[in-house]
Order: sequence, then structure tokens, then C-alpha cells
Amino acid sequence: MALESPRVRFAPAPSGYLHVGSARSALFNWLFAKRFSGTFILRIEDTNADLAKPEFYQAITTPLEWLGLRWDEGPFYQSERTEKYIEAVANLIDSKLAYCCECTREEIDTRNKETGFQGGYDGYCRNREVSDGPGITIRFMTPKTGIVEIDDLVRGKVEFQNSELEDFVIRRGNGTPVFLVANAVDDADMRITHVIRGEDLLNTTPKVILLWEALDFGKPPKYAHLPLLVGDDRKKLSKRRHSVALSDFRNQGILPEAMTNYLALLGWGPPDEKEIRPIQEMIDLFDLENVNKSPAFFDEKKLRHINGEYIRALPPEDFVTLAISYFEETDWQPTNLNRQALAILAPDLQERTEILADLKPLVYWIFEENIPEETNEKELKKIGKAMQSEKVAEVLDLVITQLKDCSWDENSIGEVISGVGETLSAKSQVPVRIAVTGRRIGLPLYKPMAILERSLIIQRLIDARSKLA
RNA sequence: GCCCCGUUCGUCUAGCGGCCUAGGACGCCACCCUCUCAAGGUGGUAGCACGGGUUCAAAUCCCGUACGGGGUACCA
Repeated sequence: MALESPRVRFAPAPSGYLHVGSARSALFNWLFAKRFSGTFILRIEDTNADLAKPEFYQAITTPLEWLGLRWDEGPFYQSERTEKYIEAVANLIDSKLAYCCECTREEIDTRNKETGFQGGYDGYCRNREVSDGPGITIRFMTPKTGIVEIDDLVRGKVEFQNSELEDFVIRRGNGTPVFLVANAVDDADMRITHVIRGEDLLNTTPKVILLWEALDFGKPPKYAHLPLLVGDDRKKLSKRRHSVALSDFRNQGILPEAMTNYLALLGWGPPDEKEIRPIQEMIDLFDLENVNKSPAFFDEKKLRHINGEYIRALPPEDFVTLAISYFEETDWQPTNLNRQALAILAPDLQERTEILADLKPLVYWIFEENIPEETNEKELKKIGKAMQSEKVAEVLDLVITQLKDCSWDENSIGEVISGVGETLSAKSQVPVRIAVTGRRIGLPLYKPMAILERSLIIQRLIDARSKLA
């Protein structure tokens, strides 16, 4: 399909953190570039100086790097290329394809109200020869007839009547050009061959193409509009409505590989339906023509599942390294963190970890001196009700006695606890677990118990026992 | 309102006229395994929006209707 190697761009506006919808667009561009040995360009669309804040730039690059989506060229900043756009606007004015307009929004609205005109701007200044100056906007002279036809790689043929398009603003009253001009100029300048972006931009495409033709840029790039990512309300993912910052997922312990894997599955699927696979295989199979047309729901449950698969597939040593660096980056630094203990428990932990944030409750009792008391007491009482507290007390008493002089290893500990259960015909494991870990559920008990000091375990059992009295 | 796009299990998808009594995955439910919880295994649940065509044959093609979404800015 692509004879020459394609050049694509990811062109976000710096308006806060990067969210998963943008990340998906970036990923598809990247996949496409990789698939056809093309070039992936990062371009920051900060034509609107009011919105673009410097700290937002990193908010784009950091998550992209985290995901492993390296760009080959850029980042280019449109704010640094303003002259080019101004020049383009001037060209359009010279060739009578654009004109100065002094109308304010209010004036336009008032006129439209009176005349009942519904097509946006009414063309009031089209032939008024308004001269340029402060506060004057430039509008493109949209052809009154004809159509713009887009052969969208995802959607097929899409047609827009020129008569439906208003004379849109291409330069603001403050002299800065809008993104439509910047888009056309940059895509031409950077020799972009394929524009891959969200469907929310589909309606702006005819305007850019009209500008493109008016500027005599030759053959426009091919377009591919991806289905939108939506939230549980079925509306476009937005920062306002949904919590979708890439950095949040990172903080929760989503692995970048899992994230890209999941994102690749939204709006597209490998033909053989094998969903979880290395990114290289995704690249080899990727094809824009198989991208779906309908919006995709961003399903965090499935993301978590995929993440769990990735975590389980990790070699234990890698998992340990990952867990340690995760702890370093996040809010909880285990006091007695012990790499060796982590290594011993790694396989058991991996099975129970969907996201890295799941680790804290699993290992808290192992790496901290004290377990949360409230939990401990509450849980004990709960189990006490089910089993009768005397029984629980009996179990703990006997376990304490026997644990004091058994040999201190996984098997012996297990034998003691299950032995007590048998002699008292009670469930012994759960009360001990609560006493020692503070929780009713968790890792298989005996292995991590053996890692800790006997004295510490005994002490916790005694503490718990005393709360029952 | 107008323009544009879309519609296969709750969700993501396979399907590009006969292989479909519609397949997979997530979720959910049950059972097995089991020191709790997981993981794993087995089974189950549930879908072609509707109405007309075209055709020997339609989830697949065409036209309507309904519903959903996007856009409609001196945001991108």
C-alpha cells in the first residue's frame, strides 16, 4: 500500500496531562510507522498561547517515553513556527482567498438572529475590503459550491458540501494563526503522508484540505480517523468527565507493555485473535484498514486483567526488581524491605497481583513492624462470631504453645497450625492468619511466616489473643 | 436545529454473501483444585437495533427508521 515509507505525526495540544485517548492515537501512529518502516514525528500544537503552558510539554513527552513510543523527529513546537503560518495567511489574502473581518461574535450572532441564517458566519465582510489591524481576524473564503471528498482509510469515502462550511477564521484578532493553518502548513512542510487521529477531528478535515488546495501544496496526505475512546457514559473520554491520566495508571502499577497491549486492542484486533502478545507482533500485524469504525469503551477491568497476565509472565527476579522500584516511586516505602524475602515470595505474589498497587496489602505485615490494629481486631471478632470466640481463643493458645518450640520452617509451621485445627476440630488457619497478618485473606501463610522472626510471630499471636479476652 | 460518523453477547472484538445452530477474550455464575485469597482447569450466561428490499442464499450488499456519538469557537 505504501510505496514510499510513510511519515506520520502525533500532534497533541498541550492542555494538561496526556490521557489514554491521546495515547491510543499516538500508539496507532507509532504502530503504523513501525509497520512500514516509516517516520514517527512528534509535533506540539501550541498555536494558542493562552492554553499552552510550558509544564504541559513534559506531560506529553514523559508518558510517551514511558510507553516506549519513541519519536523519530521532533518535538516540533508550532509556537516557534508562527512566521510560516503568517506567511501562508498572507498568501491567501494576496490571492484573494482570504479576507479581513471586523465582526465580533456578538455582532454575528445578532445578525443571524435577525436574518435567521444558520450557517455560522454570514460572510458579512467578504466584500467589504476591511483593512488589517489590531483585532481584525482573517477568514478563509470558502467556496460556495463543490464538495470536499475524503477517502478515509478507516471510514471510506466521506463527503462534505462546501456550502455547509462557513468562512472560518484562520487568524485570530491577536494576529496568531489557528491550528487549521498550522496543520496544513506543517503537514506539507514535514511531508506527512498519513494523518491518523481521533474521529473528533473528522469535521475539521475538509477545512484543512480546502486550505491545502488554496495554498497549492499538491497532493494532501491520506487521512485515517480512529473511533473515539469512550467512558462508561458512552461519551468521548475527557479529562473533565473521566479519570484517564496515563500517569495515574502508572502510579497504580500498570506496566507500560500492558497498557500499549490493551490500547492496541481498542478499535483494532490482530486477525488471529491472540490478544496478549509482544508489541513487535502487533507491529507486524497492524493494518489501518482493519481498524473498527465504532467507538470503544475503555474497560479498566480488562486492562487490569492484561496487566495481571504480564506480571505473572515476568521472571521472578524481574518482578522483584520491578516491585522494588515501584515502592520507591510511590507513597509506601516498606520499612524492612528485604529483597531476598521478596524473591522467595515472588511467584506467590505474582499470582495475586493484577496491578502493582495490590502488593501493599499483601506484604505490609511482612515488611512493617506493626500490623494495622483496627483491622486485626475487627477481623478477629468477625471470625469469632462465626466460630465462637472461645474456640478462636483456644486455637490461638494452642498455636502459641506449639509454635514456641517447633522448628522454624514452612512445613513445621504448617503442621503445627493444621494439627491444632485437627485436635480442636476448628478452622485454625484463618484466626492465625488474622492475628499474624491483620487480614483474613492473603498469601499462603506458612512460607512468609517462616521468613519472619519467631518472636515477632509469637508476639502478634499473643496480642491478638489478649484482645479476645 | 444543521452537518458528519456509527450500530455483532454487559464490555472489547472475529465475521468482509453460503464454512454461523454467530467464534474468542474480559466480566459474571457454578464446579474442580486448595492453609485463606488468588492462579489454573472444566462448564455455563449473554449478541447480529428495527423494517423493507437485492439474492437460490444476508450478521455480511442497498434503502429507510430508531437509537447512540462527534462537530457546529478568534480550542485543538
